[in-house]
Amino acid sequence: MVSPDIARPLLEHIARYVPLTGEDTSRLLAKASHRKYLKGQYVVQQGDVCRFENFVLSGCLKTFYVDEGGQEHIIMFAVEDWWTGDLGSFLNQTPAQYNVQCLEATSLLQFTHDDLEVLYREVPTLERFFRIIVQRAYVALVRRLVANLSLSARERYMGFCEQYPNIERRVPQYMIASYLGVTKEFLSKIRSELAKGES
Amino acid sequence: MVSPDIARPLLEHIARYVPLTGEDTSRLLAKASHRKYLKGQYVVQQGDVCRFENFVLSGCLKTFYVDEGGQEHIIMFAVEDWWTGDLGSFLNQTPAQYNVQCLEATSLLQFTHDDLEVLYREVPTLERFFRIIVQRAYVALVRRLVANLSLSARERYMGFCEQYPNIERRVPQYMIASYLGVTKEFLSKIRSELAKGES
DNA sequence: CGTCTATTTGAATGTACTCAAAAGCGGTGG
DNA sequence: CCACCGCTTTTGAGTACATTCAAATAGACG
Repeated sequence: MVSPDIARPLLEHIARYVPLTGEDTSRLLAKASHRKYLKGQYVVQQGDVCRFENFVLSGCLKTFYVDEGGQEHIIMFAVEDWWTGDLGSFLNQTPAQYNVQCLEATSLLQFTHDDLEVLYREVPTLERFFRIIVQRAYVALVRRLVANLSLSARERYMGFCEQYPNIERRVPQYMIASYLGVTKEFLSKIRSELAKGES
Repeated sequence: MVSPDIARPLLEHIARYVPLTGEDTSRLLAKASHRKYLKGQYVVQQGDVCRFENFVLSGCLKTFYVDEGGQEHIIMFAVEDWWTGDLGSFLNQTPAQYNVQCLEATSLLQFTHDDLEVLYREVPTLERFFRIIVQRAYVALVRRLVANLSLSARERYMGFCEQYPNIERRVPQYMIASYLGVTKEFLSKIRSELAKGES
C-alpha cells in the first residue's frame, strides 16, 4: 500500500497509455510497495528468483549478465519512469539469468507476481497497460538488435548519445561500452576520434 | 471470417496460454481472414503501413531490414505457429521499417489493427493472451541480444542450430548468416571448421 | 546439359580486442 | 592545501576475429 502522492509518477506514466478510474487506482496502490535502495545494492541477483516488477520513481539501475569468463554485459539501463527486473525470471518464477543493480540511490515501486495476477483480474485495464508497455519495449529492443547487426561501434555510440543523453551523463563510460558491446578501451578510442573530427 | 477447421492451429496455440470460451472463439474467428502467399511474395514492405498481425498456419517467412548500403539484415524467421509482421508499424499504423517476405508458399491468418482493438474490448482474455505472447517474445529477444553481445559467431551458430533445427534445414545458409550477423563467407568457414573438428 | 543461384576457398584488409602501462580525477585524511 | 588512494579513462603495441573482394566449385531446376 502506497500513497497516491508517492506513486504519482507511476499514475501519470500509466495515464499516458490507458485511463484508470479512481477505483482502479486504489486497487493498484493497494498492491504496490515502496522500497529504497542504496548505490551498489542489488534488486535482482543472477540465480535468485526475481520477485518483483519494479517501477523506477527515482535513481538509476543497470541490468547485466555475467558470462562464463566473468565478463559483464549490460543489457539495459533504467531511470525514472522505466520498468525493470528480470522479466523471464519474474514471469515463470524461475532463477534469474541477469542481475539488476543500483548505480545511484534508487526508489522503486514493487509488485509481486501474485499481486499482479490478481490486479490483472480485478483491473483488465492494467492488463491492457502492460500489453502496450511490453509491445513498445519489444519494438525498441528490435531496433537495438538491428543497430547491433547493421552499425559500426562508432555509429552505435553516436546513436546512443542522441537517444539517451541523460543516461550518458549519469553512467560511467565503461558501462556504456558494455551496453554497446565493445571494450572500454575501444570506446575511448572512438570518443577521441569523434572529438578530433568535430573540432 | 474463418472456419474453426482452418483456424485450428491458432486455437490450439491460444489454448496453450489462456482458455477461450466458444463465444470468445467465434468472435475471434469472425475477425480473422485467411490468405495464401506464394514463395517470394511480400507480406509487409518497408515504407508501407503493416496492416495485419499475422499468424502462420503453414510456410516460412523472414523479416529483414535493408540498410543504406543496400545490405539485408534478417531480424527473424517465422514458421508454423509463430506471429509475424512489423509490430512497430502495426501498432502506430506508421510506415514499416522492415520487410516480411515468404521463403515458401505460406498460409496466414490475418487481423487488422481495428479488428484487434475491438477484439480486445469484447474478449479481454485475448488481450491477456497477447500480453503473455509479447512478454515471451521479449524475453527471447533479450536472450538473443545477450548472445550477440557475449558469444562468438561460432558459438552463436551452434546455439542457433540447437534452438532452431527445423529452420536451419528450411532456409538457405546465407540467410542464417545474415540472421547471426556475419557474412555468408565467414559462416561457411565456421561450418567447415566444425565439420573438421567433429569427424 | 546449361544456367542460375548458393556455397566454398583464399588472400589481403580492417575493425575491434587483449594486455600493459600511464594519466586523469574525485574524495579523504593528514 | 597537498598527498595519497582507488577508480575511470586514455594511449599504444601486438593480435584475433571477421570482412571484402575475387574466383572456383557445387547444387537445383528446367
